[in-house]
Amino acid sequence: MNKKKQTTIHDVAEKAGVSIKTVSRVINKETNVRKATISKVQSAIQDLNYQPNVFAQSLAGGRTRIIGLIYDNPNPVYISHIMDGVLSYCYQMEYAVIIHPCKFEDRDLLSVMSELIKKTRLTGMILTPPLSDSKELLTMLDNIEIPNVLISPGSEDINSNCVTTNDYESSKKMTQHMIKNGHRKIAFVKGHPDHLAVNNRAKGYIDALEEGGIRINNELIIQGYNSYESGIKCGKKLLELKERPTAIFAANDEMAGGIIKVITEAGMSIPEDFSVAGFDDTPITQMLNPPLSTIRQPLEKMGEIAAKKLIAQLEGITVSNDQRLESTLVLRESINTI
Amino acid sequence: MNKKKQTTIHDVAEKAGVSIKTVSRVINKETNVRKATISKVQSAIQDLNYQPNVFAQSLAGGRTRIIGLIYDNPNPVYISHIMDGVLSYCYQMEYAVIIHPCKFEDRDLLSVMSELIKKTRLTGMILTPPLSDSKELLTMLDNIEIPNVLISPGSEDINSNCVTTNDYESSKKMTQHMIKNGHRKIAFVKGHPDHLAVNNRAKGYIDALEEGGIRINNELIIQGYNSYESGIKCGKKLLELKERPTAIFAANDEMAGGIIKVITEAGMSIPEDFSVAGFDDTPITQMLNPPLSTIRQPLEKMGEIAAKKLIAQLEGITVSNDQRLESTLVLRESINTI
DNA sequence: CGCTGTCTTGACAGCGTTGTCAATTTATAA
DNA sequence: TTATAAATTGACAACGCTGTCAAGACAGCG
Repeated sequence: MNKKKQTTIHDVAEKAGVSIKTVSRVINKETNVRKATISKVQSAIQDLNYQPNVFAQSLAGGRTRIIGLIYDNPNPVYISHIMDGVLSYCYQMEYAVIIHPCKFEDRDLLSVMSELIKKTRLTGMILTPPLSDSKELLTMLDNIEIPNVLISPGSEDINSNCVTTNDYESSKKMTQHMIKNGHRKIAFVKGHPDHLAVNNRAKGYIDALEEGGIRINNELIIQGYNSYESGIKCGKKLLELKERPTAIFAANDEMAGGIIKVITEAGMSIPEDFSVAGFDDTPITQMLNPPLSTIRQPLEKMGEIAAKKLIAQLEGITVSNDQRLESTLVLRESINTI
Repeated sequence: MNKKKQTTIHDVAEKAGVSIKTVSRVINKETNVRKATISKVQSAIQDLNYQPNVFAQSLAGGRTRIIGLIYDNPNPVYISHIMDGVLSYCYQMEYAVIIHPCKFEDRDLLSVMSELIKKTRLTGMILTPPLSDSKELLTMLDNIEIPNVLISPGSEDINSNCVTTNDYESSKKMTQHMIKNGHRKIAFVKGHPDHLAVNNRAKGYIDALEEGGIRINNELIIQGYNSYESGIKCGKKLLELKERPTAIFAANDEMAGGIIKVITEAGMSIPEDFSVAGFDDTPITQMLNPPLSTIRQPLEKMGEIAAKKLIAQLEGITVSNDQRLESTLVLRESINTI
C-alpha cells in the first residue's frame, strides 16, 4: 500500500550518532539530556525532516494525543468558531481532534459517548453547551477518568475546568444601555431552559433594572426556546400585552429575529416603535433590518483556551487561570432613544 | 497513565479457541475463513466487547483509516452541513476525520497541505470549494498518491472523483420561475470568480433566458464576490441602471441580503418593486424581510456521498456513480408576479 | 586520589496488530 | 482409494516507538 518507507527514529539516531532512546528523549522533551546531545539530535531531525509516527507513539506509550470536541448545537456559526480555535491550537500542539455531533436529548447519550471514547481512544474532551450542563455526562467522564473542559457551562463547578465569558456583565451593560436611552419598560426573552448559561443573561438584565431603580415586571420576562419560531411566539405574546414594552432584549439573535419579524408584520417598525437587542452576533444580525444590536462572544478565543486548558491537564502542566474573556457590545441601529 | 488493560486480540483468540491471526482475518473481513469460525470469533468479540486498537492496526498494517476534510469557507453553515454528512458516515465506517481549515489564497497552501498529510498520516482527502478548484493542489495530491474527492468543483475533471448537484438546472428553474411570473428584465449577480462552481449558476440563468426568448442584457449581469458587502455594492450598481431590472437573482444568499438591504434603504420594497432570489438557503433567508426565495443544496447528503466515494476508493471498492443529488427550489415571498 | 552520588546514555523488551509463509485440513479429480 | 489442488489456519517476525533498568560518565567530597 504505502511503499515509500518513512524515516524512523533509527535513521535519526544513526545520523546523530546516538541511541534511539536518546532521540526519543529529545522528542519528548525529557530531562537529563545534555544540551549538546539535544542539538545534535534536533539537527538530525531537521535534516531528515523526521516526523515521529504517532501510531507507534501511542501504541508504545499508551497515551494518545487525541481529544474530542462534542456538540449539539442548532447554531453552526457558534460551533464553527469554537472549532476554529480548538483546531488551530491543537494542530500546533500536534493533537488530533475528533469532532462529534450528538444529541443532548438522546437517552443513550452516555453510551454513545463511552462508545466514542472507546472507539477513538481519545484522552480528553471539550464539551460545548448544552452538553457542558449534563451532570450525568460529567460524572461519567470523571468516572472513566477522561479529563474535560467545559465551554460556558451553566454553573461553574468546583472541580471542573471551564471557559466562560462575562455573559452576566455584558447583558447587564446592554440593559443599562437601553435604560440610558430612556427605556423603562424593557422585556427580556429568556433562552432555552436547558442551556443554563443563558440564565446568567437574565440575571444581568434583572440586576441592571434593579440598580437602575426599575421595578421588575414579570410579565415582561418570557420564556423562549432559542429558535426563530420561538422568537415569533414570544414576540406575539409581547405585542398582546396591555402594557407593552418599549424595548426587547432577547437572549439570542434567532429569537430577536423572530421578534423583529412579528413587529414588522404588525406594521410597526424598529427602532421607532420598539428597540430590540439580541445576543451572539451571528452573521444575520447585520443583515436584519435594521441591523441588530447584539453581544459578541470571543468564541474562537474560547475554543483556543479550552484546548489549552485541556492539553495542560493532560500533560500535567498547571496553567494560569487568570485569562479573562470579554464579550463585547455591538451597538447597531436597532436601539432607539426615547 | 492508562492502567486498565484493554482487551486485546489475544483475549479474543483464546476465548474463541483460534489463533490471533484468524481473529485478525475476521476483523478485516478477509476471505477464506470458515463460516463457523467467523461466528465463533464474532461472538467472542461481542462477549468481550472487544475493539481493535487502531494504533496497532495502523502501525502493523501501514494504512491509517484517517481522512482529511479541508475547507476555506466564509460560510460556516455550508461547511457544517457538509461536515455532518462526512462525520456520520466516517464514524459508522470507523474512519477518523481530520478537519482542517486553510486559506485558498495562501501561497504556501501546498506546503501547508503536505505538512498536514505528513503529520496526520491521512490517506485520503475531501476538498470543499473553492479548494476543490485548485489545480496545483490536485496535482500535488495525485503526485503523492492521496486519493481525493472534490465537492462541487468548477469543472468535473475526468480522473477526479467528485460530488456535485444540479446547480445548473436549479438556477435555470429559478430563472424560469421568474420568467413565468412575468419578469423580463432579470439581473444576475455572479459569485466569486474563484469559485468556479458558481459559473454553472450563471449558465443556468442565461440558458433560461434564451429558452424563454429573452435577450441577454450584459448590463444586468454583474460580478459579485459572495459577501454581504459585495451584495450591497452590486445592489447599488443595479439601482443606478437607466433601465432597472424587475427581478434580481443572486448567486448566494449573502449577496441577496445585501441587495435587499440597498433596496429597502432606498425606500423601495420587496417584492413589490423588485423580486429577489438567492442561493443556498442559509438560515438567514427565512429571517429576511420578506423571506427570501432561494435554492437548497442537499449538503449533508453531499458530504456523506463524498465520504462514501473516498472510502470506496481507499478500500479499492467500486461504487455506483449514479446517485443524483438534487437541489431544490425554496420559494418564499420575495418573488412577485407582474 | 579514591569514593559516592548524580547525570547521561543505551540495550532491550514490549505495545497490539498485520504480513508472510508454512502447516494443516478439506475438497476435487482420477 | 489415492493424489493433487484448494481452502483454512497458525507461528512468528515485523511495524516504530516508549518504558525499564542497568551501565557508563562525571562531579563533588574527604
